[in-house]
Amino acid sequence: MQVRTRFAPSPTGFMHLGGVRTALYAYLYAKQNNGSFILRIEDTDQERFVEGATEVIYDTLRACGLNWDEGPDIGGPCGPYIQSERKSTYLPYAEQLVKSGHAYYCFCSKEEIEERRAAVEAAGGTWKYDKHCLHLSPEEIAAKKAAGIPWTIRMNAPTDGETSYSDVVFGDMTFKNAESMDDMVLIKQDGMPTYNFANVIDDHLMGITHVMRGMEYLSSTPRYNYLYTALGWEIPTYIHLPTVMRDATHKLSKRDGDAYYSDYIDKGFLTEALVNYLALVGWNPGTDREFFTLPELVEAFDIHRINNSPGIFDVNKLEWMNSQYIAKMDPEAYLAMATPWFDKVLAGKNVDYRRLAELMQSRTDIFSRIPEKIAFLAEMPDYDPAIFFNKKQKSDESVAKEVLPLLLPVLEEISDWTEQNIHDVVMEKIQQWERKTGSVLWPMRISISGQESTPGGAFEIAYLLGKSETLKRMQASLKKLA
RNA sequence: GGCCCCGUGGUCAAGAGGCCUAAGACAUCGCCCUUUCACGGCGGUAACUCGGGUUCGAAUCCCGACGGGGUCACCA
Repeated sequence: MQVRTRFAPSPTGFMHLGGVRTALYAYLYAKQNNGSFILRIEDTDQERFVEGATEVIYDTLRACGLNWDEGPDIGGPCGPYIQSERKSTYLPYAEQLVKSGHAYYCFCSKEEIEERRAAVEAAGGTWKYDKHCLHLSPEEIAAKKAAGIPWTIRMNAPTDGETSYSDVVFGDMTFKNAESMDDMVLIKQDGMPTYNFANVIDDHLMGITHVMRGMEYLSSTPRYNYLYTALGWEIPTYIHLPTVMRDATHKLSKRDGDAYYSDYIDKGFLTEALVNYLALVGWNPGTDREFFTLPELVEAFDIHRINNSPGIFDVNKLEWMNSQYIAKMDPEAYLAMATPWFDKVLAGKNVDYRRLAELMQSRTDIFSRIPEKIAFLAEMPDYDPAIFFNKKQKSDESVAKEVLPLLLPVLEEISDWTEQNIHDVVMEKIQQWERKTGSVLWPMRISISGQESTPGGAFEIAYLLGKSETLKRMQASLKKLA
């Protein structure tokens, strides 16, 4: 059997990480079975249309490498792949269900339903559509339609019996029909199908064999099965995925700025790291291996190893993984990606970006943290002289007061301001002075950086700063000590 | 509230009745390397939600409690 999976997002304008993971898994499963991965846009809610939203979906999926074999922009044998463009395909199936008694026309207005619902709830009951229009005669239906009364088509849900199905990750599921099904609307007043209906029709028409979606659909699956069966169609294999959480009690949310793919890319996470990490929330290869490229994931992925308990998206670990990916980047690629971040604080400062990049690559976890780490290169921070003290390096303020005046003329002498020269000259002097390396280098670095930790040692920082700035800062620090 | 799902360290997780004195990774702590930091190396702290069963034996099976999540739309 040819495996066909799909990713069917609704165009809201953003790609939720949970969605990216669902798409990832659907893609991986299709690819490892030489099957097809289909993209379908579910935009049956016309009120929610967002300009440019489908482009966000395309861009995100492509950036992640999740290329689809059939979709709105590239077509395919089952098109169109945008539900609003398929509007006319749904009604005939709904009518077929009406004929077979699995559905019926409903002329109740929203207000009427609301009234009855309120009455039932006031009496302490639980509301469910009361099949008010179920027994309308063909003549009554025709008359109401002719009178222009808006209508919907509702599913005639069974009121007894149970429905069972087997889910790949959650196992055998059984629901009592009376409890889990209701006469949901199939065709809305505006003529559009509801999500539930369109989903079933399209999944069948597009030959989807494996349905991957969030576990929130676990309890509504019986309705889908009822529809499949009523239409005489084969029910697909279900693979419900555990929720991706922010913490134990919250999902990733828009409000906290941690839900969307773009939130992370904007912060300077690498797509490869994000995809790699995301694959591991809810699935693991059964070995200790954690690093995978997309093709490697295709190889290693196994739907039977998908977890059934919700997983917390640990940004901490993502940052670590991101730093690992950054460390392994091609230096040129790193320089290119880091440059805009360097520019944020160093634009026009004439700093050797290439050298800076070498120094920063192993110290970058996410790109957005670069500016704060190199801001001192742009401007000398106002620091507390107490940081001249370092027990292990045998340094303190008085040591600095001795060392800095010694260093100044030595540095002044250096005409060719290269890192190597600065290193050689200073190290030679340290030997002559018979001082401990740290007791000279610690004060030197502090005096020109104003902070205890810097991306690079005294020589690297001095080089990056340039001769005149280095000397200027050192003199200012000396003054500060006096 | 009804129904459904889930429950191994702070987090991701291995684990499918004896191999568990419970892996590994992130985080955290300490040590080493080192002109700081980072990288890297080594080591430490830290978990089977609780209560009943079943069994010679349970993290693994059953029941219950508790906790968390989901779902009950002409939204998807």
